[in-house]
Amino acid sequence: MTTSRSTQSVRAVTLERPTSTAARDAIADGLEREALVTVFGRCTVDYEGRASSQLAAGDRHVMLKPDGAALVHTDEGQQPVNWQPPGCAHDVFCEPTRSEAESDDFDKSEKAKDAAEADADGGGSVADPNADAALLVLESTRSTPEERLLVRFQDVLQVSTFAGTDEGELTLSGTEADLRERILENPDLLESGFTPLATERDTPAGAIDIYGEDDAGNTVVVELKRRRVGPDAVSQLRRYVDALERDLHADATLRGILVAPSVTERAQRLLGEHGLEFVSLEPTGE
Amino acid sequence: MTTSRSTQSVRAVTLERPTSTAARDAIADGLEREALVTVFGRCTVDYEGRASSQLAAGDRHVMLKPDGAALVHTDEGQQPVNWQPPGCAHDVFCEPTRSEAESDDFDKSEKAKDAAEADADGGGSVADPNADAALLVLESTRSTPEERLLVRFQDVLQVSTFAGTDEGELTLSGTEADLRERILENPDLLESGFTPLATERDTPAGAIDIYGEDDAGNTVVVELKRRRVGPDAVSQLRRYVDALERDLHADATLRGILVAPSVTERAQRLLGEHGLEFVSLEPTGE
DNA sequence: TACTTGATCTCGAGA
DNA sequence: TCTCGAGGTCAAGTA
Repeated sequence: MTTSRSTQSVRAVTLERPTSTAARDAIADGLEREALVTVFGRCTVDYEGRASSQLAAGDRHVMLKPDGAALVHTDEGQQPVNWQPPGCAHDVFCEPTRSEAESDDFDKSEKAKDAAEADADGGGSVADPNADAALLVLESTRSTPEERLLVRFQDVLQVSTFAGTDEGELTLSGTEADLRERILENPDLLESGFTPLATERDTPAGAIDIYGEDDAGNTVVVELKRRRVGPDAVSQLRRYVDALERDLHADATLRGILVAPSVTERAQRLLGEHGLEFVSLEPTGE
Repeated sequence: MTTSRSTQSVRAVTLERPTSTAARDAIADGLEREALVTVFGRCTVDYEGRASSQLAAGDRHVMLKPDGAALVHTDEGQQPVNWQPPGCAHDVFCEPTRSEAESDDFDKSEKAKDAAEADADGGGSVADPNADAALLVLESTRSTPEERLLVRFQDVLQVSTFAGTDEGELTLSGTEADLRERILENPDLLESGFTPLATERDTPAGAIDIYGEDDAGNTVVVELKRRRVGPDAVSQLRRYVDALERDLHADATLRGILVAPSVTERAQRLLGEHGLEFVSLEPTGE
């Protein structure tokens, strides 16, 4: 096993196949320094909170971020198999293996954690004599809502800590906001004679993307979507048109226009049934 | 720089502060072996596809999965700042630095990639003589839709490849499916005398979660949500009730019931306006 | 493939 | 803090 630990200016520290206690110390150090911590190894994962889940043992990549986020990734999928949102408190400790004590639930882990912390208080960073008989455990918790993620490693292949900086800003185009700007700059794209009067106009059912009137003076409710739309977008538009009709309790004709690159067939039919219209437009022009 | 590369049975390979070409070779090897590959370093990220984005230089953690997924994580947030879904083709190559050739866009990178591949074809794994003047570049692309992610590293702190196995299955409870089962097993939870007749009953507006009748013989449309609901859920329920009314074109009373742990005030009002009902239920009992 | 909807959705803006 | 809607949403089930 080799490391490149030397000074605080080291931006990346890596341990390969560390003992549980060495892993624990390196991770604790990384969390302390507000570094990004990664652990790869065979582990089980338990979650309890908004829902609850259990995951049997397998090789996974765990990332602990300094903002409190935790991510558990398998070798498949874009989404983590388990996670915890930013704002959590990360904790790391060692607990006895099952051969010594069955620890299959949260309560047992709580006891083990208390013991580990008591030990750490007393013994400093002295290596645990039972190092090889200890499991590395990562825990991320938060309140509101009360949630807890527990990752128990049977085997740790690698621990890394990364101290980085990132001031880079992301610029994104092709969003619904771009579609809105495009129409506001050239209202004729929607329909000749259209006049936007407000964006985000509030109704009892929510905010209308663009509120305006056509060249005949009819009120127009416009709902924008950056991509092909289904029935949900039609419902949304209908809800706003409905609310505005009640709100204005006027007899003036009220038009609802859905603006998107395209519509599904079912959505098209729903639009017709409710007297709503569709205009094909993409978020960005060529 | 140290590594623990030795045999194919090594499950994790790590390079610290590698040269661009060493990083390229290790990553190419990892991709070839269908390992999970991670790279940490200072990089810029460009995306073009369903939308388009640019991200200025910063320290980030990049993960390439053997299923084709790519993730770029900063030190903040649960979500990756950039990504690519499973099914993409990953590629790695070196391109000249800007001091030699301005390479600020996709076209230039394409040329550099072609050159790099031509070089690889001819020279095998021989180290590039301009290793220090080369940037490591990761590229993930797919079609339908055409999308491309390009990560250019100015500096690579660590490259790792992980060969793991994961047959562990996730069991999750507290979902909408659990709420449905709970009601089907004990329909009185919804209301005394309720009889479920079908789940996922199709209408022209979509599928109804639970379709049934009350003890008076009225048709009941039930929409389930695992958590507190807003106006969107009310719209959804209304859409189904509406569609069923048209579908059955009957005069029989049709009831719509939204089942969720709780409801927002605005949604509550909308329910009332449309003659819909609410029943408070959680996905799991105590 | 495309469609439809759930999700421990996440995230940001606004009240 | 809660509400509300967008998202390069993702992922699963279905036709």
